[in-house]
Amino acid sequence: MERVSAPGFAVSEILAKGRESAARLHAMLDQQQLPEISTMPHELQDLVEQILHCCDRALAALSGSMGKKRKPERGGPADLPSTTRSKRLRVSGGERGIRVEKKWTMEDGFAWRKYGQKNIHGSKHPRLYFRCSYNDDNGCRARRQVQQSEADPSVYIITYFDEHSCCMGTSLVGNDEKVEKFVINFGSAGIMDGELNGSPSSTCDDDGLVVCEKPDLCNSPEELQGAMDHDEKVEKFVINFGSAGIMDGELNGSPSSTCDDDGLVVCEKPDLCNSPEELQAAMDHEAAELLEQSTPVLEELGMSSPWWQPLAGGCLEWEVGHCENLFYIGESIDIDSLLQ
DNA sequence: CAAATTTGACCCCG
DNA sequence: CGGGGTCAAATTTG
Repeated sequence: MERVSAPGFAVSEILAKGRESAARLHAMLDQQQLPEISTMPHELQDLVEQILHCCDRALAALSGSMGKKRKPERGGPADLPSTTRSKRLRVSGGERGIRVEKKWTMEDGFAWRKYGQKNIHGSKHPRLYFRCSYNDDNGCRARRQVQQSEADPSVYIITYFDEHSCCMGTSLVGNDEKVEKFVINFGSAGIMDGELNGSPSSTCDDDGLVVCEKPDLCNSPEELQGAMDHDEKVEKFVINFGSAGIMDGELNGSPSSTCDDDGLVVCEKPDLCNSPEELQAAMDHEAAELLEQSTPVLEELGMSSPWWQPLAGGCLEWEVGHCENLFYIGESIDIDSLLQ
């Protein structure tokens, strides 16, 4: 990883703040928390989407220009002439992706490059094909397909294939739709390099999750508050419920929430794998529980976040802010340390 | 002018 | 053979 220049850092901070505010507004609109403007929620939603999109793009562009540069040409020496296209790679029919439904937006914080569009038999809306923008640089094989829902055109059905190897975000995809592990972490948004908010480190853990740790904020609410007050670098936290992809056989035991060596709160959910409905119900319950437990402490700290609620939807969607597995919240906290 | 998107063609697979 | 995924030239965008 390359270091970020000070001006770049400052700009990214400002952008991240703007984005964060937009995400909050977005969430409030989603939950109709602003009744006085509910007469034109769609226009407002669109505006917020645009703001978020602009921030995403700016951040992606910034992080790209600071650490990476796109290659203009694809393929290189290995690029095949058109006569040898028969050797082109093709997705095997059995490949499975993770399906996520998002309302109003197909944005997920990652930088995607569209490479195709296809009208699908029996579907009103075309299917859009995207690959990671860093495919060229890092050989990142992450892809996604986006299609508007037939039933509700405001819903985008996004199917993810392959994991990001570019470390530009958290792992959302795996080879199985089951989700057995959630990680709550402190760190920068997945769309940014770890260094962008002064995070001491940015690493990929065993599950391929990008972990931007803030272990020094896990010790106590006072310490956390102090850091928030005095460390201007800490302007954004993310609670990340990224799917870790199915791992080998550790699907027993009860749900637990622990702080690991890195100060991450790891909540394992081995018993939520039976069905999307079951998962959703359990996630809702978990969210409500966490919210209930943390609200008094949050209020005490002046950090209450009333928009922090789970949404109904697909098995992976538990949205607060913008991305389906990235929860953009102004002031996230370590639940365990607060409850101590 | 470089990067991103569009879109028709190509190719694989069921 | 047709549907769907990908390629890559052409076009658009910034």
